[in-house]
Amino acid sequence: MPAAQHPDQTRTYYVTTPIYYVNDRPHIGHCYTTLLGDLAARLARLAGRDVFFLTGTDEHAEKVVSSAAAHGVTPIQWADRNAAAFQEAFRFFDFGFDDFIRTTQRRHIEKVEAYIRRLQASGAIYEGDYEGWWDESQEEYLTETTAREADFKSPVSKKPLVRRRERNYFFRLSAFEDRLLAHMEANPGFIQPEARRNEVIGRIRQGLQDVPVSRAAEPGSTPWGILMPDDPGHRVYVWIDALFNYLSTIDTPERRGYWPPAVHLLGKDILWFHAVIWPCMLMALDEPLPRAIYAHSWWIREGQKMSKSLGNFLDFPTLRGYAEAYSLDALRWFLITQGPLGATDADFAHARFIETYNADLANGVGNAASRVANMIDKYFDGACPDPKGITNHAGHDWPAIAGGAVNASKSAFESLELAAAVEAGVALSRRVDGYINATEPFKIAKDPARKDELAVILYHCAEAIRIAALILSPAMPTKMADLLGRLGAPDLSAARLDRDGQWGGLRPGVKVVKGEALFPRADAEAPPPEPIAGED
RNA sequence: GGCGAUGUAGCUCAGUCUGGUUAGAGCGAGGGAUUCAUAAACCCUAGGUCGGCGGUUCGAGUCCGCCCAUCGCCA
Repeated sequence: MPAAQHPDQTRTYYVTTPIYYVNDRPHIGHCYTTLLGDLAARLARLAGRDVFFLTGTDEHAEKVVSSAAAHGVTPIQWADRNAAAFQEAFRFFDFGFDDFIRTTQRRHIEKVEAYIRRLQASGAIYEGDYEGWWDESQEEYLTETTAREADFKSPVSKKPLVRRRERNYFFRLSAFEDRLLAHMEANPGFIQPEARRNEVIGRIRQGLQDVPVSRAAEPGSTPWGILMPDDPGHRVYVWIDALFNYLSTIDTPERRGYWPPAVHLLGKDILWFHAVIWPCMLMALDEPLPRAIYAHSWWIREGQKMSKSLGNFLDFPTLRGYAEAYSLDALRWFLITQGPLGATDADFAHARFIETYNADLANGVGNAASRVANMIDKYFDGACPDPKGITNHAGHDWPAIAGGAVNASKSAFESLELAAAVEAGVALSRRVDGYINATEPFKIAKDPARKDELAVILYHCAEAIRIAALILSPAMPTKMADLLGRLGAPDLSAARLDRDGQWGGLRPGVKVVKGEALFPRADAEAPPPEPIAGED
């Protein structure tokens, strides 16, 4: 394999979200996964990596055709409209993705056809017969489990399912079982979190069967989807089509170096496709495997599952309401730090939002920044004091403390603990609070003879806040840019943690601005914010 | 039905693999002291049968068995 396809994996960082089903409207599920992608991308950039962050939409589902017809538009018009809604929501969240792939784009379709041909040529895709439970009313096959749970009747029409057989193309998944298991054994971080890994391994051990990768195209039906090469009677299954997006988007001369992905982020519902079928297809294509596949769990709302029947989905207008009321970065912070990164679901409860906001942001970072800036304003006329080279005071070795926070953030990021990577910043700001309480600069200020000591203390405080802001910036880019600006630090766009996170970056003499409260304290008694609908 | 997990302070969880002083953290709550700060930070307090029952052991949240509850996956 050419050297170009073995990039220095400590240099590049390719992160993906799933591509979202274009019939959906953006809700917390899509926004959360994409926020994690944005966070990982920003953390990677801060670590100095060359980052590529991909999201997009999955558009070739049969139901797109019927939904479009119901709305009196063509499928592509319908897809255009809904894809735009995702892009609008993602722009609102300030997600810095580098590309937005749509599976109806020619660049994707052509690549998928080529991948299928490669798989056919190698024998990994072959023709066979598929037999399964067919729901005539819905014109779809049901899985064995779904069919059994529905008592072998259509869940919709209640008419009995029929056993049906059709010619199909299959992917030889069974042939990769041993290799995949070996890979998972050798790479414990391949599937995360661990509970999900165990789940997948347990299921693989029950044996892998070949999977159909195509469906017969009904003659005369609307052309929608990717046709099997040299066989216009079959279309590539949408989920196979969709999985290829991760490769097709990057499969150009300029972007090839980003492969393989550092991490595929996804929800636990689509773990099997990503953890088993996708890696096996990549093995069949002789492509390097992604370094990690991370499946998060679900948000629930006020203790209840979100469902259509309850009508309690946390949709984009609701999220926008929170962003308007408490700031976008506060919403990002809540979702990142309280979200279902692990194997258990997380609760989006209003009271919990307020608690987190006040504890971490208003009473935490915001208040610490405020008290420091206020004292510098009051005792040094707003000019950053000069510690005159002193870094260790009253038992506080600040370069070590700040360096510890930076390292904690780095290692959390490397092990994909995305929330912990930014929470290290809050921990550092708490050290500043403790230091102020221990040294009581506001008392020292009353004694003019102790001005030098006061300067040392307040410099340490300001410098630690600056580094905390840097660590926090991937989660809260806007607010932390504001905070860093108040400390006379340059903008974040080119910031590097290992360089700018060094102790001593803050220049004595720069103007320190007190400003308005970064995160005004939230009233726990106030009702939840009203949803804000978009312009469309 | 099959496979797997979880159940520890009001909430979210760590600790269980390698059994051993008064079972921990953060948040919330109550009290105190203080004032540089966003009635914030700080200090003290919470007396939780470590889901239940039984077993092994000098000794179990930590090992074994059974039971109860909740949850995940089953292409």
